[in-house]
Amino acid sequence: MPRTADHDQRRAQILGGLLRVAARDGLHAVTMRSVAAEAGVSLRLVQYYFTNKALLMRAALDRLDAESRARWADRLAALGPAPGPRARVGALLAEALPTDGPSRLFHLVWTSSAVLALTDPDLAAQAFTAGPARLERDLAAALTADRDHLAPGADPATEAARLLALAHGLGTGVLSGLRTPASAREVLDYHLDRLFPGLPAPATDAAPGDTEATHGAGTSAEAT
Amino acid sequence: MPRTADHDQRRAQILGGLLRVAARDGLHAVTMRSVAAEAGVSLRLVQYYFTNKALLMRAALDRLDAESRARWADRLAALGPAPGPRARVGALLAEALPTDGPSRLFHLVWTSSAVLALTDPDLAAQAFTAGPARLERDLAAALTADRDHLAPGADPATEAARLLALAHGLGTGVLSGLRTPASAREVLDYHLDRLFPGLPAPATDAAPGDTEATHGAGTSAEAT
DNA sequence: ACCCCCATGATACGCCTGTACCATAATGGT
DNA sequence: ACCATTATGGTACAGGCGTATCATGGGGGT
Repeated sequence: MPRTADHDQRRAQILGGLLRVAARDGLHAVTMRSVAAEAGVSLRLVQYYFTNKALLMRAALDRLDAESRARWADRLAALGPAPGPRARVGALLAEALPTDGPSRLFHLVWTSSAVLALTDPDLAAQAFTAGPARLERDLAAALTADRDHLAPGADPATEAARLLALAHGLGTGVLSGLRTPASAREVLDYHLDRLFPGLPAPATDAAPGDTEATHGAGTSAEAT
Repeated sequence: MPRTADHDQRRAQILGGLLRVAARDGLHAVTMRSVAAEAGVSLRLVQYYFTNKALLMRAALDRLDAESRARWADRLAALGPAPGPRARVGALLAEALPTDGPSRLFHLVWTSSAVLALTDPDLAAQAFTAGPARLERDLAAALTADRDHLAPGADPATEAARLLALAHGLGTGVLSGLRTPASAREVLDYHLDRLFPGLPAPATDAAPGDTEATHGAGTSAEAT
Protein backbone atom coordinates (compact mmCIF):
# COMPACT_ATOMS: atom_id res chain seq x y z
CA MET A 1 0.00 0.00 0.00
CA PRO A 2 1.57 3.21 -1.17
CA ARG A 3 1.54 6.50 0.65
CA THR A 4 -0.48 5.31 3.54
CA ALA A 5 -1.88 8.09 5.68
CA ASP A 6 -3.21 7.97 9.23
CA HIS A 7 -6.91 7.64 8.63
CA ASP A 8 -7.91 8.06 12.24
CA GLN A 9 -6.02 11.29 12.57
CA ARG A 10 -7.41 12.65 9.31
CA ARG A 11 -10.92 11.77 10.35
CA ALA A 12 -10.42 13.43 13.72
CA GLN A 13 -9.07 16.54 12.00
CA ILE A 14 -12.12 16.77 9.77
CA LEU A 15 -14.56 16.12 12.58
CA GLY A 16 -12.81 18.85 14.55
CA GLY A 17 -13.54 21.24 11.73
CA LEU A 18 -17.15 20.16 11.68
CA LEU A 19 -17.60 20.75 15.38
CA ARG A 20 -15.95 24.15 15.18
CA VAL A 21 -18.31 25.20 12.39
CA ALA A 22 -21.32 23.84 14.26
CA ALA A 23 -20.35 25.64 17.45
CA ARG A 24 -19.70 28.95 15.74
CA ASP A 25 -22.36 29.09 13.02
CA GLY A 26 -24.88 26.44 13.95
CA LEU A 27 -25.62 23.00 12.62
CA HIS A 28 -27.30 24.35 9.49
CA ALA A 29 -23.97 25.90 8.49
CA VAL A 30 -22.30 22.51 8.44
CA THR A 31 -21.76 21.71 4.78
CA MET A 32 -19.18 19.58 3.06
CA ARG A 33 -17.40 22.69 1.89
CA SER A 34 -17.49 24.61 5.14
CA VAL A 35 -16.18 21.62 7.04
CA ALA A 36 -13.40 21.10 4.52
CA ALA A 37 -12.38 24.75 4.69
CA GLU A 38 -12.44 24.83 8.48
CA ALA A 39 -10.42 21.63 8.71
CA GLY A 40 -7.94 22.92 6.14
CA VAL A 41 -8.49 20.11 3.66
CA SER A 42 -10.05 19.88 0.23
CA LEU A 43 -13.69 19.04 -0.37
CA ARG A 44 -12.59 15.82 -1.97
CA LEU A 45 -10.94 14.64 1.23
CA VAL A 46 -14.12 15.01 3.23
CA GLN A 47 -15.83 12.86 0.65
CA TYR A 48 -12.96 10.41 0.67
CA TYR A 49 -12.96 9.86 4.42
CA PHE A 50 -16.69 10.03 5.07
CA THR A 51 -18.31 9.15 1.73
CA ASN A 52 -21.32 11.42 2.14
CA LYS A 53 -22.87 13.93 4.47
CA ALA A 54 -25.12 11.54 6.35
CA LEU A 55 -22.17 9.38 7.36
CA LEU A 56 -20.16 12.47 8.24
CA MET A 57 -22.88 13.66 10.59
CA ARG A 58 -23.25 10.24 12.10
CA ALA A 59 -19.53 10.08 12.82
CA ALA A 60 -19.68 13.49 14.46
CA LEU A 61 -22.56 12.49 16.68
CA ASP A 62 -20.82 9.25 17.58
CA ARG A 63 -17.73 11.17 18.57
CA LEU A 64 -19.69 13.63 20.70
CA ASP A 65 -21.49 10.78 22.38
CA ALA A 66 -18.25 8.98 23.15
CA GLU A 67 -16.67 12.14 24.57
CA SER A 68 -19.70 12.79 26.70
CA ARG A 69 -19.64 9.28 28.12
CA ALA A 70 -15.96 9.67 28.87
CA ARG A 71 -16.53 12.91 30.76
CA TRP A 72 -19.32 11.25 32.66
CA ALA A 73 -17.11 8.31 33.62
CA ASP A 74 -14.39 10.74 34.74
CA ARG A 75 -16.88 12.56 36.89
CA LEU A 76 -17.94 9.32 38.53
CA ALA A 77 -14.36 8.18 39.03
CA ALA A 78 -13.48 11.53 40.62
CA LEU A 79 -15.96 10.81 43.39
CA GLY A 80 -13.63 8.25 44.87
CA PRO A 81 -14.67 4.88 46.24
CA ALA A 82 -18.12 4.34 47.71
CA PRO A 83 -19.69 7.70 46.99
CA GLY A 84 -23.00 8.53 48.63
CA PRO A 85 -26.23 8.26 46.68
CA ARG A 86 -26.60 12.00 46.36
CA ALA A 87 -23.08 12.45 45.04
CA ARG A 88 -23.66 9.77 42.45
CA VAL A 89 -26.92 11.25 41.23
CA GLY A 90 -25.39 14.71 41.28
CA ALA A 91 -22.48 13.60 39.12
CA LEU A 92 -24.87 12.01 36.67
CA LEU A 93 -26.92 15.15 36.29
CA ALA A 94 -24.00 17.56 36.28
CA GLU A 95 -23.05 16.15 32.90
CA ALA A 96 -26.48 17.18 31.64
CA LEU A 97 -25.59 20.83 32.24
CA PRO A 98 -23.56 22.65 29.57
CA THR A 99 -21.18 24.25 32.02
CA ASP A 100 -17.88 24.38 30.16
CA GLY A 101 -16.78 24.64 26.56
CA PRO A 102 -16.80 21.00 25.47
CA SER A 103 -20.03 20.31 27.30
CA ARG A 104 -21.67 23.35 25.76
CA LEU A 105 -20.55 22.25 22.32
CA PHE A 106 -21.93 18.80 22.92
CA HIS A 107 -25.30 20.09 24.06
CA LEU A 108 -25.57 22.59 21.25
CA VAL A 109 -24.94 20.07 18.52
CA TRP A 110 -26.89 17.33 20.24
CA THR A 111 -29.93 19.50 20.82
CA SER A 112 -29.87 20.78 17.27
CA SER A 113 -29.69 17.25 15.95
CA ALA A 114 -32.44 16.05 18.25
CA VAL A 115 -34.70 18.82 17.02
CA LEU A 116 -33.94 17.91 13.44
CA ALA A 117 -34.66 14.28 14.25
CA LEU A 118 -38.17 15.24 15.32
CA THR A 119 -39.15 15.44 11.67
CA ASP A 120 -36.29 13.72 9.84
CA PRO A 121 -37.04 10.00 9.87
CA ASP A 122 -33.59 8.57 9.15
CA LEU A 123 -31.87 10.85 11.63
CA ALA A 124 -34.39 9.62 14.18
CA ALA A 125 -32.82 6.18 13.86
CA GLN A 126 -30.02 7.63 15.98
CA ALA A 127 -30.32 7.07 19.69
CA PHE A 128 -32.00 10.36 20.47
CA THR A 129 -34.79 8.74 22.41
CA ALA A 130 -33.30 5.35 23.25
CA GLY A 131 -30.41 6.95 25.13
CA PRO A 132 -32.49 9.15 27.42
CA ALA A 133 -35.00 6.35 27.97
CA ARG A 134 -32.27 4.01 29.14
CA LEU A 135 -30.80 6.73 31.31
CA GLU A 136 -34.15 7.26 32.98
CA ARG A 137 -34.58 3.55 33.66
CA ASP A 138 -31.08 3.33 35.13
CA LEU A 139 -31.68 6.36 37.28
CA ALA A 140 -34.99 4.99 38.49
CA ALA A 141 -33.28 1.73 39.43
CA ALA A 142 -30.56 3.61 41.32
CA LEU A 143 -33.13 5.64 43.19
CA THR A 144 -35.06 2.53 44.05
CA ALA A 145 -31.92 1.01 45.51
CA ASP A 146 -31.36 4.14 47.61
CA ARG A 147 -35.01 4.61 48.46
CA ASP A 148 -34.41 4.80 52.22
CA HIS A 149 -32.42 8.00 51.75
CA LEU A 150 -35.18 9.61 49.70
CA ALA A 151 -37.78 12.00 51.01
CA PRO A 152 -40.76 10.16 52.52
CA GLY A 153 -43.46 9.34 50.01
CA ALA A 154 -41.14 9.78 47.05
CA ASP A 155 -41.74 7.53 44.05
CA PRO A 156 -38.42 6.52 42.48
CA ALA A 157 -39.70 6.25 38.92
CA THR A 158 -41.42 9.63 39.00
CA GLU A 159 -38.43 11.16 40.75
CA ALA A 160 -36.17 9.90 37.99
CA ALA A 161 -38.41 11.45 35.36
CA ARG A 162 -38.55 14.69 37.30
CA LEU A 163 -34.79 14.84 37.73
CA LEU A 164 -34.06 14.29 34.04
CA ALA A 165 -36.71 16.73 32.88
CA LEU A 166 -35.39 19.31 35.30
CA ALA A 167 -31.79 18.78 34.21
CA HIS A 168 -32.73 19.04 30.58
CA GLY A 169 -34.75 22.19 31.16
CA LEU A 170 -31.91 23.76 33.09
CA GLY A 171 -29.48 22.71 30.36
CA THR A 172 -31.36 24.45 27.60
CA GLY A 173 -31.79 27.44 29.87
CA VAL A 174 -28.02 27.68 30.17
CA LEU A 175 -27.56 27.07 26.45
CA SER A 176 -29.87 29.92 25.54
CA GLY A 177 -28.22 32.32 27.93
CA LEU A 178 -31.33 32.51 30.08
CA ARG A 179 -29.45 31.14 33.05
CA THR A 180 -25.83 30.99 34.12
CA PRO A 181 -24.21 27.61 34.76
CA ALA A 182 -23.84 28.59 38.40
CA SER A 183 -27.50 29.38 38.84
CA ALA A 184 -28.47 26.14 37.11
CA ARG A 185 -26.29 24.24 39.53
CA GLU A 186 -27.95 26.07 42.41
CA VAL A 187 -31.39 25.04 41.26
CA LEU A 188 -30.19 21.48 40.83
CA ASP A 189 -28.70 21.44 44.34
CA TYR A 190 -31.92 22.93 45.68
CA HIS A 191 -33.81 20.07 44.10
CA LEU A 192 -31.39 17.45 45.42
CA ASP A 193 -31.62 18.98 48.89
CA ARG A 194 -35.31 18.13 48.87
CA LEU A 195 -34.92 14.76 47.22
CA PHE A 196 -32.24 13.61 49.66
CA PRO A 197 -33.16 15.31 52.93
CA GLY A 198 -30.37 15.13 55.48
CA LEU A 199 -27.69 14.46 52.87
CA PRO A 200 -25.75 17.68 52.35
CA ALA A 201 -24.25 18.75 49.07
CA PRO A 202 -20.64 17.56 48.70
CA ALA A 203 -18.13 20.28 49.51
CA THR A 204 -16.21 21.41 46.42
CA ASP A 205 -18.40 19.72 43.90
CA ALA A 206 -18.23 22.45 41.29
CA ALA A 207 -16.29 21.63 38.16
CA PRO A 208 -13.69 24.14 36.91
CA GLY A 209 -14.50 26.50 34.11
CA ASP A 210 -17.89 27.75 35.20
CA THR A 211 -18.15 31.03 33.39
CA GLU A 212 -20.86 33.47 32.49
CA ALA A 213 -22.91 32.03 29.67
CA THR A 214 -21.82 33.48 26.34
CA HIS A 215 -22.60 32.77 22.74
CA GLY A 216 -20.06 31.03 20.54
CA ALA A 217 -18.26 29.26 23.33
CA GLY A 218 -14.96 27.48 23.12
CA THR A 219 -14.48 24.50 20.89
CA SER A 220 -13.29 21.13 22.02
CA ALA A 221 -12.00 20.23 18.57
CA GLU A 222 -8.78 18.27 18.91
CA ALA A 223 -7.81 14.65 19.18
CA THR A 224 -9.69 11.49 19.91
CA MET B 1 -58.52 50.39 -5.64
CA PRO B 2 -59.25 47.71 -8.17
CA ARG B 3 -59.77 44.06 -7.39
CA THR B 4 -59.01 44.48 -3.77
CA ALA B 5 -58.26 41.23 -1.99
CA ASP B 6 -58.49 40.46 1.70
CA HIS B 7 -54.90 40.75 2.74
CA ASP B 8 -55.45 39.37 6.21
CA GLN B 9 -57.14 36.28 4.90
CA ARG B 10 -54.46 35.73 2.26
CA ARG B 11 -51.71 36.13 4.84
CA ALA B 12 -53.48 33.67 7.14
CA GLN B 13 -53.81 31.21 4.28
CA ILE B 14 -50.11 31.40 3.50
CA LEU B 15 -49.07 31.15 7.14
CA GLY B 16 -51.30 28.11 7.44
CA GLY B 17 -49.35 26.50 4.64
CA LEU B 18 -46.10 27.34 6.36
CA LEU B 19 -47.17 25.78 9.63
CA ARG B 20 -48.39 22.67 7.90
CA VAL B 21 -45.06 22.25 6.15
CA ALA B 22 -43.15 22.89 9.36
CA ALA B 23 -45.24 20.38 11.29
CA ARG B 24 -44.91 17.69 8.65
CA ASP B 25 -41.38 18.10 7.34
CA GLY B 26 -39.62 20.27 9.88
CA LEU B 27 -38.61 23.89 9.93
CA HIS B 28 -35.72 23.33 7.53
CA ALA B 29 -38.26 22.27 4.89
CA VAL B 30 -39.96 25.66 5.06
CA THR B 31 -39.00 27.42 1.84
CA MET B 32 -40.76 30.06 -0.16
CA ARG B 33 -41.73 27.48 -2.74
CA SER B 34 -42.87 24.74 -0.37
CA VAL B 35 -45.02 27.20 1.53
CA ALA B 36 -46.54 28.51 -1.68
CA ALA B 37 -47.32 25.02 -2.90
CA GLU B 38 -48.80 23.93 0.41
CA ALA B 39 -50.94 27.05 0.63
CA GLY B 40 -52.05 26.63 -2.97
CA VAL B 41 -50.72 29.94 -4.20
CA SER B 42 -47.89 30.98 -6.49
CA LEU B 43 -44.40 31.76 -5.30
CA ARG B 44 -44.92 35.36 -6.30
CA LEU B 45 -47.81 35.74 -3.87
CA VAL B 46 -45.72 34.68 -0.92
CA GLN B 47 -43.23 37.34 -1.92
CA TYR B 48 -46.00 39.85 -2.43
CA TYR B 49 -47.55 39.39 0.98
CA PHE B 50 -44.42 38.86 3.05
CA THR B 51 -41.63 40.50 1.01
CA ASN B 52 -38.92 38.03 1.99
CA LYS B 53 -38.31 34.91 4.01
CA ALA B 54 -37.17 36.61 7.18
CA LEU B 55 -40.38 38.59 7.43
CA LEU B 56 -42.39 35.50 6.59
CA MET B 57 -40.81 33.60 9.44
CA ARG B 58 -41.27 36.47 11.79
CA ALA B 59 -44.96 36.64 10.94
CA ALA B 60 -45.31 32.92 11.55
CA LEU B 61 -43.65 33.14 14.93
CA ASP B 62 -45.78 36.14 15.84
CA ARG B 63 -48.90 34.21 14.96
CA LEU B 64 -47.85 31.19 16.96
CA ASP B 65 -47.05 33.39 19.91
CA ALA B 66 -50.43 35.10 19.72
CA GLU B 67 -52.25 31.78 19.48
CA SER B 68 -50.35 30.41 22.43
CA ARG B 69 -51.20 33.45 24.55
CA ALA B 70 -54.84 33.09 23.58
CA ARG B 71 -54.90 29.44 24.63
CA TRP B 72 -53.25 30.39 27.88
CA ALA B 73 -55.83 33.10 28.53
CA ASP B 74 -58.61 30.63 27.75
CA ARG B 75 -57.16 28.18 30.20
CA LEU B 76 -57.05 30.82 32.90
CA ALA B 77 -60.59 31.97 32.15
CA ALA B 78 -61.85 28.39 32.30
CA LEU B 79 -60.78 28.23 35.94
CA GLY B 80 -63.69 30.44 36.92
CA PRO B 81 -63.52 33.27 39.43
CA ALA B 82 -61.01 33.24 42.28
CA PRO B 83 -59.02 30.12 41.38
CA GLY B 84 -56.67 28.72 43.99
CA PRO B 85 -52.94 29.32 43.69
CA ARG B 86 -52.23 25.78 42.61
CA ALA B 87 -54.87 25.88 39.88
CA ARG B 88 -53.43 29.10 38.54
CA VAL B 89 -49.86 27.80 38.45
CA GLY B 90 -51.09 24.54 36.98
CA ALA B 91 -52.91 26.31 34.18
CA LEU B 92 -49.81 28.34 33.42
CA LEU B 93 -47.60 25.30 33.14
CA ALA B 94 -50.12 23.14 31.31
CA GLU B 95 -49.66 25.41 28.32
CA ALA B 96 -45.96 24.58 28.38
CA LEU B 97 -46.81 20.94 27.59
CA PRO B 98 -47.44 19.99 23.96
CA THR B 99 -50.51 17.93 24.71
CA ASP B 100 -52.76 18.48 21.71
CA GLY B 101 -52.25 19.22 18.01
CA PRO B 102 -51.99 23.00 18.03
CA SER B 103 -49.86 23.02 21.12
CA ARG B 104 -47.56 20.39 19.68
CA LEU B 105 -47.22 22.39 16.49
CA PHE B 106 -46.40 25.49 18.48
CA HIS B 107 -43.74 23.77 20.53
CA LEU B 108 -42.20 22.05 17.54
CA VAL B 109 -41.79 25.25 15.55
CA TRP B 110 -40.87 27.32 18.56
CA THR B 111 -38.22 24.90 19.76
CA SER B 112 -36.75 24.58 16.29
CA SER B 113 -36.56 28.34 15.98
CA ALA B 114 -35.08 28.74 19.42
CA VAL B 115 -32.36 26.26 18.57
CA LEU B 116 -31.64 28.11 15.34
CA ALA B 117 -31.52 31.37 17.28
CA LEU B 118 -28.71 29.96 19.41
CA THR B 119 -26.31 30.66 16.57
CA ASP B 120 -28.27 32.93 14.23
CA PRO B 121 -27.81 36.48 15.51
CA ASP B 122 -30.75 38.23 13.84
CA LEU B 123 -33.19 35.49 14.74
CA ALA B 124 -32.01 35.89 18.31
CA ALA B 125 -33.50 39.36 18.25
CA GLN B 126 -36.82 37.58 18.58
CA ALA B 127 -38.13 37.16 22.10
CA PHE B 128 -36.72 33.69 22.64
CA THR B 129 -35.09 34.59 25.91
CA ALA B 130 -36.99 37.74 26.87
CA GLY B 131 -40.30 35.87 26.92
CA PRO B 132 -39.23 33.05 29.22
CA ALA B 133 -37.33 35.47 31.44
CA ARG B 134 -40.42 37.58 31.95
CA LEU B 135 -42.50 34.49 32.53
CA GLU B 136 -40.12 33.36 35.24
CA ARG B 137 -40.24 36.73 36.95
CA ASP B 138 -44.03 36.76 36.85
CA LEU B 139 -44.20 33.25 38.20
CA ALA B 140 -41.77 34.09 40.98
CA ALA B 141 -43.91 37.08 41.91
CA ALA B 142 -47.05 34.94 41.96
CA LEU B 143 -45.38 32.34 44.16
CA THR B 144 -44.15 35.05 46.50
CA ALA B 145 -47.71 36.30 46.85
CA ASP B 146 -48.88 32.78 47.65
CA ARG B 147 -45.90 31.90 49.79
CA ASP B 148 -48.00 30.79 52.78
CA HIS B 149 -49.40 27.93 50.72
CA LEU B 150 -45.95 26.77 49.67
CA ALA B 151 -44.00 23.98 51.28
CA PRO B 152 -42.04 25.19 54.30
CA GLY B 153 -38.58 26.47 53.45
CA ALA B 154 -39.43 26.92 49.78
CA ASP B 155 -37.77 29.85 47.98
CA PRO B 156 -40.21 31.39 45.48
CA ALA B 157 -37.59 32.50 42.98
CA THR B 158 -35.87 29.12 42.90
CA GLU B 159 -39.22 27.35 42.80
CA ALA B 160 -40.20 29.41 39.78
CA ALA B 161 -36.99 28.47 38.00
CA ARG B 162 -37.47 24.83 38.93
CA LEU B 163 -41.06 24.79 37.70
CA LEU B 164 -40.23 26.29 34.34
CA ALA B 165 -37.20 24.12 33.77
CA LEU B 166 -39.25 21.07 34.69
CA ALA B 167 -42.10 22.06 32.40
CA HIS B 168 -39.71 22.68 29.54
CA GLY B 169 -37.96 19.38 30.08
CA LEU B 170 -41.25 17.53 30.18
CA GLY B 171 -42.38 19.38 27.07
CA THR B 172 -39.43 18.32 24.98
CA GLY B 173 -39.81 14.82 26.37
CA VAL B 174 -43.35 14.72 25.01
CA LEU B 175 -42.26 16.29 21.73
CA SER B 176 -39.62 13.66 21.15
CA GLY B 177 -41.99 10.80 21.92
CA LEU B 178 -40.04 9.89 25.04
CA ARG B 179 -43.06 10.56 27.21
CA THR B 180 -46.80 10.64 26.71
CA PRO B 181 -48.71 13.84 27.45
CA ALA B 182 -50.52 11.98 30.23
CA SER B 183 -47.33 10.89 31.93
CA ALA B 184 -45.90 14.40 31.64
CA ARG B 185 -48.99 15.73 33.34
CA GLU B 186 -48.58 13.15 36.07
CA VAL B 187 -45.04 14.24 36.78
CA LEU B 188 -46.14 17.85 36.81
CA ASP B 189 -48.94 17.08 39.26
CA TYR B 190 -46.50 15.13 41.39
CA HIS B 191 -44.30 18.18 41.52
CA LEU B 192 -47.19 20.50 42.34
CA ASP B 193 -48.34 18.13 45.09
CA ARG B 194 -45.04 18.74 46.80
CA LEU B 195 -44.87 22.43 46.07
CA PHE B 196 -48.40 23.07 47.39
CA PRO B 197 -48.82 20.55 50.19
CA GLY B 198 -52.43 20.24 51.30
CA LEU B 199 -53.82 21.71 48.09
CA PRO B 200 -55.20 18.85 46.01
CA ALA B 201 -55.13 18.73 42.24
CA PRO B 202 -58.32 20.17 40.73
CA ALA B 203 -60.75 17.49 39.64
CA THR B 204 -61.18 17.37 35.85
CA ASP B 205 -58.22 19.48 35.01
CA ALA B 206 -57.16 17.50 31.97
CA ALA B 207 -57.61 19.21 28.62
CA PRO B 208 -59.32 17.28 25.82
CA GLY B 209 -57.28 15.58 23.15
CA ASP B 210 -54.61 13.90 25.22
CA THR B 211 -53.39 11.20 22.91
CA GLU B 212 -50.44 8.91 22.62
CA ALA B 213 -47.48 10.92 21.40
CA THR B 214 -46.98 10.43 17.68
CA HIS B 215 -44.83 12.01 15.05
CA GLY B 216 -46.36 14.39 12.53
CA ALA B 217 -49.31 15.43 14.66
CA GLY B 218 -52.35 17.37 13.57
CA THR B 219 -52.06 20.83 12.19
CA SER B 220 -53.79 23.87 13.56
CA ALA B 221 -53.66 25.71 10.27
CA GLU B 222 -56.78 27.84 9.87
CA ALA B 223 -57.88 31.34 10.90
CA THR B 224 -56.33 34.01 13.04
C1' DA C 1 -65.74 55.39 -20.32
C1' DC C 2 -61.44 55.92 -19.31
C1' DC C 3 -57.30 54.87 -16.83
C1' DC C 4 -54.45 53.95 -13.07
C1' DC C 5 -52.99 50.73 -10.03
C1' DC C 6 -53.72 46.47 -7.16
C1' DA C 7 -53.13 41.69 -7.41
C1' DT C 8 -51.27 38.01 -9.65
C1' DG C 9 -48.57 34.98 -13.05
C1' DA C 10 -44.34 33.42 -15.28
C1' DT C 11 -39.76 33.24 -15.47
C1' DA C 12 -34.87 34.39 -15.06
C1' DC C 13 -30.47 35.01 -12.30
C1' DG C 14 -26.84 33.97 -9.30
C1' DC C 15 -25.49 31.28 -5.56
C1' DC C 16 -24.89 27.25 -2.85
C1' DT C 17 -25.64 22.47 -2.06
C1' DG C 18 -24.32 17.26 -2.35
C1' DT C 19 -22.36 14.18 -5.37
C1' DA C 20 -19.71 12.30 -9.27
C1' DC C 21 -15.92 12.09 -12.27
C1' DC C 22 -11.21 12.55 -14.04
C1' DA C 23 -6.43 13.21 -13.23
C1' DT C 24 -2.11 12.35 -10.85
C1' DA C 25 1.58 12.36 -7.39
C1' DA C 26 3.65 9.16 -4.23
C1' DT C 27 4.85 4.68 -2.47
C1' DG C 28 4.92 -0.29 -0.82
C1' DG C 29 5.03 -5.14 -2.56
C1' DT C 30 7.12 -7.98 -5.97
C1' DA D 1 12.62 -1.24 -11.28
C1' DC D 2 8.16 -1.55 -12.04
C1' DC D 3 3.32 -1.21 -11.27
C1' DA D 4 -0.85 -1.33 -8.98
C1' DT D 5 -3.04 1.08 -5.51
C1' DT D 6 -3.72 4.80 -2.01
C1' DA D 7 -4.36 9.46 -1.21
C1' DT D 8 -5.23 13.68 -2.98
C1' DG D 9 -6.59 17.83 -6.12
C1' DG D 10 -9.67 20.04 -9.36
C1' DT D 11 -13.82 20.54 -11.43
C1' DA D 12 -18.29 19.54 -13.46
C1' DC D 13 -23.30 18.64 -12.97
C1' DA D 14 -28.01 18.84 -11.64
C1' DG D 15 -31.05 20.70 -8.50
C1' DG D 16 -32.92 23.85 -4.98
C1' DC D 17 -32.72 28.19 -2.84
C1' DG D 18 -34.06 33.42 -2.21
C1' DT D 19 -34.78 37.24 -4.85
C1' DA D 20 -35.67 40.26 -8.84
C1' DT D 21 -37.94 41.48 -13.10
C1' DC D 22 -41.24 41.75 -16.65
C1' DA D 23 -46.00 41.20 -18.02
C1' DT D 24 -51.04 41.67 -17.59
C1' DG D 25 -55.85 41.17 -16.24
C1' DG D 26 -59.52 43.47 -14.09
C1' DG D 27 -62.06 46.47 -11.18
C1' DG D 28 -62.73 51.27 -8.55
C1' DG D 29 -62.37 56.50 -8.68
C1' DT D 30 -63.24 60.20 -11.61
